[in-house]
Amino acid sequence: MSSEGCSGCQVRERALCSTLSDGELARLNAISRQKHIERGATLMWAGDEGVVCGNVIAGMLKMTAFAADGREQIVGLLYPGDFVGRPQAGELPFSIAALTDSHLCIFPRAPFQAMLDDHIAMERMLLRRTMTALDEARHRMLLLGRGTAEEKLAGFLLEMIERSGAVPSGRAITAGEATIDLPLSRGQIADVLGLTIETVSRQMTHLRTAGIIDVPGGRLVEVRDLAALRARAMVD
Amino acid sequence: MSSEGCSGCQVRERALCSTLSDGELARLNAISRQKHIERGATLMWAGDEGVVCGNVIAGMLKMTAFAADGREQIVGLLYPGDFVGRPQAGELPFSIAALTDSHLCIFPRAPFQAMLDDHIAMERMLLRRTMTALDEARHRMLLLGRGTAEEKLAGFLLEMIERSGAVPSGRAITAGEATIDLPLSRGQIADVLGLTIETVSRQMTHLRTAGIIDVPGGRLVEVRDLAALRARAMVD
DNA sequence: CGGATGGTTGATGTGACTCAACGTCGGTGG
DNA sequence: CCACCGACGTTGAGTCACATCAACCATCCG
Repeated sequence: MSSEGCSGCQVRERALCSTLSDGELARLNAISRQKHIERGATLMWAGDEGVVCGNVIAGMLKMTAFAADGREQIVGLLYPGDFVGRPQAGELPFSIAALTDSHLCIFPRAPFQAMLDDHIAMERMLLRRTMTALDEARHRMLLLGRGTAEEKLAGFLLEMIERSGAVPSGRAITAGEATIDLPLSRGQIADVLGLTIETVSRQMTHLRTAGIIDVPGGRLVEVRDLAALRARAMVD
Repeated sequence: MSSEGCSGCQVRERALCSTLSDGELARLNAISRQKHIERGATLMWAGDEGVVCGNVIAGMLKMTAFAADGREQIVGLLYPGDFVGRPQAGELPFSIAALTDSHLCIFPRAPFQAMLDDHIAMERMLLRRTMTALDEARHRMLLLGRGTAEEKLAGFLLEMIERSGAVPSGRAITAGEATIDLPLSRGQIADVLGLTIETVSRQMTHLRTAGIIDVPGGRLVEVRDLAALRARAMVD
């Protein structure tokens, strides 16, 4: 696996490692390990000591917070190129599980931490990304705290569209060009949005009967009127 | 103001600057400016170019996200020692306003950014703090998305108690030792918790009639049963 | 075929919102 | 000094959006 080296890595240009030269990359490669994780499997449990961190190479994962009684809230989604875990010591605040079969490049925390210390550019990139993630989390707080069910779902679908790359951000489309295959079940969407399965389902049919989307199969969603979808999302 | 130097600064030990030696501090001091901001006044508006950043020395501030129709959500609270702003370029995602008369030590972004580059320890502290803030934001997503009104208010009061230092975190108290003076109006509490003014008020009297808190005056809250308050908050 | 999983839909319940009235406090001006 | 005002908080009645409970359907797979 890791004997293949990093040069052919799918996220070579996007992940934190993009700040490293080929030579430096060799050092990181020496401590890295490829990890495959099946859809539905959990990579880390909240409360565990987080002994590894790494990069998402392929697939999609969720970060989940739990209440004592089992209620759960998905607090973040991870895409290829994203960094996972905390370089510093301490127990993990959230569980991380795979939504689709995923592929990661992981490092033991201590040597990676040392690596970060020696490579300021990489640390700086991590800082910048963490700040971006913080802004996104706060933006989602507005949606969770003040949004209606329709706004939540519309906003979620828009995020999925942009992340899937089906529609260049900001572009307008006319007919149903954009089709996305959601990697989340209705229940998981509900956990992202702070809703119930039934409400997500109802809002989905609501958007469908309004002609804004089409739902050819369970997790397939075809956007027929992007502008209308944007109008129903929360803007700020 | 800044001629007094940093040695007597109230947050000398807590703010980012604690990573700097007295000598290095002089350089920072040279570009810093003290700023007083009155309760209710806005320091930065969402959408503005964020040309400064700084440290909170005294007082308390809020970060607010707005929807197009005026709905608002407070996405973060700032306490003495906290860092404000983005060192990098870009427009501000959220507005920042003072909840109490506040005192800040601000720097133009560019020279501060340069300072950060030269002082890895400071940048590292900023990274660590940003990660902590991200964890807190995500934790609050659980509360916003899945919490009941009572859980939200109980959690908020507990945060206020801990931040006010009235009760050492984790300690148990018996009688009404802890009294806090909330710097937020009911409406602002509602904006933190994603509720309405009326619901906050009702939950407040609900906790009062249950004997858990006492509300001697508008913003004064006396905790009479901390354990019961914790039991009504969301735990994970 | 039968069971499991995931999704939709309907009937009903309820927690929080909305609308509205009223109380309290602190300031301001006659 | 009191009348008035505005900001803030409380409380009540009614409503509504979303949750809950429950039935049903489609797909997949052993």
